[in-house]
Amino acid sequence: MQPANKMAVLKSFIDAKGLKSTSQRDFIAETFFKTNTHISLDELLSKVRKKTPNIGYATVYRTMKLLSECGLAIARQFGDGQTRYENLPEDGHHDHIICIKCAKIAEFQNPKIEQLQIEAAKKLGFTVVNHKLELYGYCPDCA
Amino acid sequence: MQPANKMAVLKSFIDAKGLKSTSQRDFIAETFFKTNTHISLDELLSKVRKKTPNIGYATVYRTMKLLSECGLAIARQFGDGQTRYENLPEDGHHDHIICIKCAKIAEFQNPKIEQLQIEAAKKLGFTVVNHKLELYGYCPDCA
DNA sequence: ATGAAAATGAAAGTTAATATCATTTAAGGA
DNA sequence: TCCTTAAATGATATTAACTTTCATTTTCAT
Repeated sequence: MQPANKMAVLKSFIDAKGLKSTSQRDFIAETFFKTNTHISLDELLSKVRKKTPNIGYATVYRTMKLLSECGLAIARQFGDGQTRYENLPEDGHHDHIICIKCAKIAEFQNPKIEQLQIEAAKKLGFTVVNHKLELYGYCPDCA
Repeated sequence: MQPANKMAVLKSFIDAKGLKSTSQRDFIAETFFKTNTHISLDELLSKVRKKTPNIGYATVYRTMKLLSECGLAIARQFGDGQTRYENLPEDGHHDHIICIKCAKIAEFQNPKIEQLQIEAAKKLGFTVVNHKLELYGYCPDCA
């Protein structure tokens, strides 16, 4: 999904819930929608403060909570003690492979794996609505 | 792997590192090796304290850190703010499927998925040494 | 314009993880 | 067996990230 469309989705969500629009929140969301990394609150805060130095941590926190609630961000824990927020990719779902030496994160897509997941779940009587797949290993530089 | 074998692995690891054996650590490890849930430090502490009331949180913490280091425990974050430790199953690796309504966790194994993971990583130049796969959906009771 | 409700930013509170430190204990060597 | 020394323990303090509170400001429907 394009950043502009995400803003539209956010707007509808805000309207539907009877919330109010603010310039701070809009700017935080816009900034987040432009990232393609797994960003932490602190990182997003400093990005945002480059243009708007007086924005508070709590506002970024609350904005990301809101984006998570309406599905525009995904909160993830990769194992360091921080929550990182993933921006929905423009081209659909992807999984992660994380270097256990340098912490580099690469992404990949594999429809066949997803198909097998659905089948494995079906055998247990489950219906899959979402998943997380993380591979841990060595990147080309650290191998 | 059987609990007894795990104790043996731990013993060798301790010897190899020049550490010392203690009754507290042994008892914590034994207790952990008997669980088949994803246990938090607090939960493990209270289990341990039923028989040995004067064991400290820090000792449980340090023991689980040690077990994680030597591969006998796997630290996981399912999204609540707590680290949970997974005991290696006796019959090899498994993945999880979690009900998003009742939080029930089922486990499954699928070698084909694992094979595809290795191939996907290879394409990016990565070597896989471990992975986490979690499916989220509805269990038979909640569907 | 006005007033109710929501948002903001600063600061305080919470929670889980980690480090510190005085004391105890394990284990190899005299 | 008795030292010696290094590691382990348990209590406590510290840290780091997250979450809440509260006084003030802003939005928006009327």
